[in-house]
Amino acid sequence: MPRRRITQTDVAAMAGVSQATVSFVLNGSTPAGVRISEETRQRVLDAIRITGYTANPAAQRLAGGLAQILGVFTYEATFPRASRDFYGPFLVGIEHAAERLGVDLLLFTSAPVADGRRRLTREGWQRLGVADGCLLLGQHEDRGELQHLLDTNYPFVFIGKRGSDGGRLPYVGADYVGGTVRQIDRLVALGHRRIGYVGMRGTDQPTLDRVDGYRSAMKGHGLTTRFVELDDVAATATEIVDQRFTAVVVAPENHPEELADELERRGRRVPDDVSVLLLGQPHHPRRGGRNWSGFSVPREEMGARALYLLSRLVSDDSPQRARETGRTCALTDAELHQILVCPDVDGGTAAPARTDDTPQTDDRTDPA
Amino acid sequence: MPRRRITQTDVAAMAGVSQATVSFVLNGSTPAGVRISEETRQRVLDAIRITGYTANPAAQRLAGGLAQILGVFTYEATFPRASRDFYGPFLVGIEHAAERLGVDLLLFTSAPVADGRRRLTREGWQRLGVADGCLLLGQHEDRGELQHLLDTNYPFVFIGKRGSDGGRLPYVGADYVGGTVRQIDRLVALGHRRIGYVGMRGTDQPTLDRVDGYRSAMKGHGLTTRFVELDDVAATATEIVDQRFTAVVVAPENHPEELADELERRGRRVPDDVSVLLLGQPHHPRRGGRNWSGFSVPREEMGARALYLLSRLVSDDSPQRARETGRTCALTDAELHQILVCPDVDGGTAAPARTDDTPQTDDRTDPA
DNA sequence: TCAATCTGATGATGCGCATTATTAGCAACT
DNA sequence: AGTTGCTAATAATGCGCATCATCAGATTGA
Repeated sequence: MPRRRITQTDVAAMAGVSQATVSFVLNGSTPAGVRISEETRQRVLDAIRITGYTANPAAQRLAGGLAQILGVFTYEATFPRASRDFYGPFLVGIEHAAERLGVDLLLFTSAPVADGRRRLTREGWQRLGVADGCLLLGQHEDRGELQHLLDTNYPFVFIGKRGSDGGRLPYVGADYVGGTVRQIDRLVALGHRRIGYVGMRGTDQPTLDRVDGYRSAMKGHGLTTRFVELDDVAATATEIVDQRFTAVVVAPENHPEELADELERRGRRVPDDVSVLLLGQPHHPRRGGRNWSGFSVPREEMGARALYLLSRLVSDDSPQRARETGRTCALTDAELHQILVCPDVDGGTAAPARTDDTPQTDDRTDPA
Repeated sequence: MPRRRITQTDVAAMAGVSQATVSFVLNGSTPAGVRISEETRQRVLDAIRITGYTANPAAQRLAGGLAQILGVFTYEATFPRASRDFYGPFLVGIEHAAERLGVDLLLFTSAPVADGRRRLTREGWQRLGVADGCLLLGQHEDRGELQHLLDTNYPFVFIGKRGSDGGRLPYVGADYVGGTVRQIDRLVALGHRRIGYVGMRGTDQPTLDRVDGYRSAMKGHGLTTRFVELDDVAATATEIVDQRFTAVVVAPENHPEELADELERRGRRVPDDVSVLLLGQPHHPRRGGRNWSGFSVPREEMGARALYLLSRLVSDDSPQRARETGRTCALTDAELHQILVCPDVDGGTAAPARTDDTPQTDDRTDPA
């Protein structure tokens, strides 16, 4: 094995050609009237095989090419552990996809963290350049940053639905609306009528979508929507008891585990007296915790799909592709904006409504 | 915000100096008789602040500088999930350290995976170059690869103790020996005498160290070492019962959960009849699994410490440092080879030995 | 006054690659 | 013979940065 890196020049020397020729062979050539004979091509390929040459990503990138490196930027600080549990599965999916694509992953851990959120500042932005494109993960706020992303034409994909910017932002999201709708349907099918929603605070897309789904599903069944929104888990439990809910749907960030404990402490067994469906995975899985019913967010798949999409964006944006196809972006809207199904989870926290307290006069809204 | 990347040349123009001057200011200057006046320095720094300039890592790297990127190479394929659960915590620690150091992390997911192991081939090796240094994680075999690492003088740190190569390999490991010794001590203090060891197969360092610890601790207490090494968990359980062990220590890869189940199926309660201590964390944590006693491997801390060490190695190897200090490596042996304590875990699988079957004539070895 | 020394910089070069512009060689036609 | 047209390549350039060698001007010494 050689001490020094093997460069295209080394390969060229061995094959008896120029460095440029090696580069052309590697990139499938034909940029501008350049032709390489099949014989020369083979000689170069042989030399590459013998020397074990691999391109220096830094040089490739500097020269305006692709380095086969994709970036991952997480808006949320990955610490403390809470976010870690939540973001971990995305990373798993991303890694898996990266393996299959044969690319390396660059984690932008250097970006400054302020108030527990990582900022994509001008400075941080400059560092993205090493990667061919970048995945954006987590909630974020700054509109200016977004605009900059779009302006610079740097390839990127969001993980999580982005409603804003009229479809200009590529993303891979989860169908929180549909998932929530199905949970209500299931509860109704089990005979529930007084179904409450716990935790509607928050302006993030998942929360909005869950509320959306709850509202439209309840309306579809002609039922009254009832929200419980209290700071305290104990107070929430009391409210649930007082309102005589037979079932509630809960977003995972609202401490479902503690909520169920509080309910049982008040003599309401889960699910015998109250069904509790979880709209997503628990954020703080706990040892010996409940086996929740509800739906799950396909986080691994989201991560993987996002990376595949990014990879396609990158190749489409590359000069070579642009030259060959003549168009900048060959991706359809459906490819750029993917919404993945959130599969139902059958745990042990859903049960048929107890017949003795099912129908209530005030449960049906006026059909008009 | 500017469309194009801001370069040192831009900054130089704004400050009314040359690009080289900017570079010198950024790197603390004084490479070879170069002097920058304080006034000029300030002007450059102002320009940097105003423009929000950040170095292009690719260019830095290509020019032989540091890119503030550290690599992570995992020998084991991160999939399937089993290894994921095991390696996750290391990554958490590494990420944490990266945040604090202000560096980005490059995950070498592109390296080819053969037989479930990732190979650091000549080609893969070339790609390491983008990073200033690299962390090596997991079991590996190829001596040639190791030699190459040492030859090229590329900064790297192993996670996990490396006995070979006479102290030339920097690593951050865990004190499996000491941890195991303490477990035996604890069991002896609880009155146990017939203490078995489950799972001594394997030539990896942790296994060797555990066996080492078990052997020396048992000898220290004048007790007979007894190994159980069977393919089948059920057979192992039978053997434990037959041998009338009052306690066993188990390496986590030996399915302790299933083993305990099998023991109870044979009427031996854990820990009342048999204490089971785990020499590390369970590899496949299971919902509602046992709360194990034993010791834990400080994986997060190992990851973090390893990255800090790597960071120091990198700065020490940089041309600038070499120039300033005159020596290539300023790190002591203790810094290059760290062994971290594995703290005891008090779970629910250890109990005092039942007095009715404690002393056995054949349990004490001949003191001579 | 002219060389010697010191201060404070700048110009030039190369890292390894992609890409554009250019050219050498040869056959075909006028 | 001279021009055109084509193939198969090469030379040259620049990406953004670190670094080495060089240099202009000011100060000092004799």
